[in-house]
Amino acid sequence: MKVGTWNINSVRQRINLVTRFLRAEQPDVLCLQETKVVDELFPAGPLRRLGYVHQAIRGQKGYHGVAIVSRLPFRSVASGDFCREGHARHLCVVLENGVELNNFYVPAGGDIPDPRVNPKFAHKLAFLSAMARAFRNRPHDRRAPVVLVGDLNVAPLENDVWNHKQLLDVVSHTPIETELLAEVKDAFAWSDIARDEFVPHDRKLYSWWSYRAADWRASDRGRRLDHIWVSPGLKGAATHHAIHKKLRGWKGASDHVPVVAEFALQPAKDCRPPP
DNA sequence: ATGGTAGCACCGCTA
Repeated sequence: MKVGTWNINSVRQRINLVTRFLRAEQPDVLCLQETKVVDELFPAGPLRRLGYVHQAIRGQKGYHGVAIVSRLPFRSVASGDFCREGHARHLCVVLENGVELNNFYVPAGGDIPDPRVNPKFAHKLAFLSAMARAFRNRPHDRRAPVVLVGDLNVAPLENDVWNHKQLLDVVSHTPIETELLAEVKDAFAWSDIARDEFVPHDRKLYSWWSYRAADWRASDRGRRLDHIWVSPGLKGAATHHAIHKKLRGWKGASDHVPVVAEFALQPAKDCRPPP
């Protein structure tokens, strides 16, 4: 099973990039964030024609919005109550193969990293706390195959940003955020497959490069904001992981690039007994 | 120290 996650920064503006990516990469499932479109105007057709006929969408006007498009049928679709502002920032599907897939768009948090003066930062911290609480309180079958992906808007490790010291007081890499994200991770014993399974911690790794750089490639001031986590039941199941940096160079690119993982699943474990 | 870009909505907000 191959899963992708991509903050697309308007799915209507970039539908041709999405289809180009799907044609080339052929994931079974793609999770999108920042779709920026109400459900009635979601570009379902071009995705359906590529075989992504199963679509869970949760959009809102102008901002935020998440979607999961899939070649595998869904057993169920739900969205959690993590966002006190009522934004469209989470979707959860259970796939036909029994894998539960959570797609998150964590609030960016504004510019000032102080919850007392910046309500957007306070909201981001509240959202992450709600994630930690939800997964901590969830009864867990440790063998259950659960995946969490999305734009978590936090670059947790030193080499997830271009300059650790310089970014310690920049929203996305402050200690209060990285510690909270670590709590979310501990709450379900998640494995961050990029760092825990594929790429050594001393290597720089980014999934986002600002639009505001004159030359994003030359300055290379990136951050790793987009993540794929797996529950203990899927630890070691990933056979491939990639961050598609090349797509940042496509004409009209999103500021985020897709992150992809491939899993070898044990069919027996994931099969639902016949009704 | 500052300002740089992008999308959507609508003349500012969010990222």
